[in-house]
Amino acid sequence: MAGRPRDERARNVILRRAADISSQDGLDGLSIGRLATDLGVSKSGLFGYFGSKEELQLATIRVATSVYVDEVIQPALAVPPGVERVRRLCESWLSYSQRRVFPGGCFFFAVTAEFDARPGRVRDAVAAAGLDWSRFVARTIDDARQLGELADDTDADQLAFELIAFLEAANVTSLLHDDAGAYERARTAIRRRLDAAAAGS
Amino acid sequence: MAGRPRDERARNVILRRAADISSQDGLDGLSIGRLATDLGVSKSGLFGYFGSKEELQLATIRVATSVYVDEVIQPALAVPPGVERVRRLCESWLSYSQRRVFPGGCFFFAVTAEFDARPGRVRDAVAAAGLDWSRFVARTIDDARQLGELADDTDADQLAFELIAFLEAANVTSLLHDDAGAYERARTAIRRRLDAAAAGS
DNA sequence: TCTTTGTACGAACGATCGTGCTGACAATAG
DNA sequence: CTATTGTCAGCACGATCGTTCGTACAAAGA
Repeated sequence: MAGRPRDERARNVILRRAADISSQDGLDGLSIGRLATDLGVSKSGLFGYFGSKEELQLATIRVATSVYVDEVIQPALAVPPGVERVRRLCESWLSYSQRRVFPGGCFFFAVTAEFDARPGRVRDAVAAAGLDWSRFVARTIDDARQLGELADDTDADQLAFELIAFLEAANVTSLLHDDAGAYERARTAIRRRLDAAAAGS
Repeated sequence: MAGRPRDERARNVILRRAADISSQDGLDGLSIGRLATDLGVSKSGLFGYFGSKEELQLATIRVATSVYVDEVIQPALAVPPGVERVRRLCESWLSYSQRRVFPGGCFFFAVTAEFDARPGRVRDAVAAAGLDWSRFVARTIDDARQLGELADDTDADQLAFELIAFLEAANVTSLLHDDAGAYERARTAIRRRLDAAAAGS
C-alpha cells in the first residue's frame, strides 16, 4: 500500500544546496525554479518535498543548523570546559566563516540580517537559532568562570555579546572588502578581551 | 523648448521611502510597483525618474548616505576632536539605530548583508560607503591619539573595527530579539574599551 | 499477478516582476 | 497664441515567481 518512499538523501542534497544559495542571495532570493534547474530536477518534483516555499526555507534553516553544529559547536566540545574551550569556539567560528563552508559566509548572518525586521515563522526560527547560539557562548564562558579561569565578576552575557560582535564583524568585513585581515583583527580583539577577563580587569 | 521639470522634491520623497522599505526588505525586496502604489503614483511615472531598478537602488543608497551623515556624522563633528568625539560618534550611531531612523534599523547594515556576497555596481557602492565609514571612525580615533587622549601605540584601524563591531551587534540583536538591552551592552563595551585605550593597556 | 499508493514530471495557472510604448497634459520659448 | 518639449499615466510585453493539476511510472501489499 505504498509507492516509492521519498529519497531522504536527495532531500539533503537539495537543502544543502539551498543553504549555499541562501547564504549568498538570501532565503527570499532562493527560488524554487532556479534550485530545481541547478539540481536537474523538475520544479514541481522538488516542490513536492516541502509543499510551500516557507517550508523549504524552514527546512533549509534546519540543515544549516546541523552544518553549524558540526563545524562550530562540535570542535569546541572536543576540548574540556574552560577558557581554552572559549578560545576554540571562537576559532572554529572564524575558520567556519573563513573557509566559506557556505559560499556567502556565515549562513545565519545572512538570513538574520534579511529577516530581523519582518514578522513570520522564518524570522522566528532564525531568532531561535540566534538565541541558542548566544546562550551556548555565554554558558561556555560561564563554565570557564566557574572553573576560576575567568574573573569571578565576569558577566557572561556581556562577554558573549562582545565576542560574537567580533566574529560577525570579521565575517562581514572579509566578505564586503575581500579583506582576510579582518579575521586577524578579530583574533587580536578576542585574545585581548579574554586576557582582560582572565586577569579580572 | 522645455516641458515641466522633474519634481526634485517628489524624487526625494520617493527615495526616502525606498530607503525605509529597503531597510526592512532589502534593496531587492524593494519593488517598483509596490513603491509606486505606496506613494500613489504610476509605476511607469516613478520608473521614469531612474530608468532602471539598479539606478533606483544606487540613488536610494545616496539618500540613505545623506541621512546617515546628518544623523551620525554631523552630531559627532559638533564636538571638538578627541576621545569625546569618538564617544559622541558611537552614541549618535546607537541613537540612530535605536530611534529607528530607518524602520528596519541601520540601512547600511541591511544592504551590506544583502550584497556582500554578490558582484555588481550596487555592491560596489555599498562597499565604498562602508569603507568611508570605517575610515572616518579610524581617523576620528587617530585624532584623539595624536591629541594624547589615547595611548601612543593605539592601533586606530583595530580599535575602529572593534567599536563598529559593537555598534552593529547592538543593531542586529535589538532587531532580532526586540531587546533594547543590547544597546546598553554595546555602551558598556565601548566605554570599557575606550578607557583601556586611554590608559594604554 | 493485480491492485493500491505515492513519487516525479510536464504543463499551466494567476500574480508580479522590470521595462518599453503611446498618448494626453502642462509648462516654457518664440 | 502657437509650437515645442518633457512629464506622467495607462496599458501591454516577456519573464519568472509560487503553486496546482493530471498523468505516467515505480514500488509494495494482496
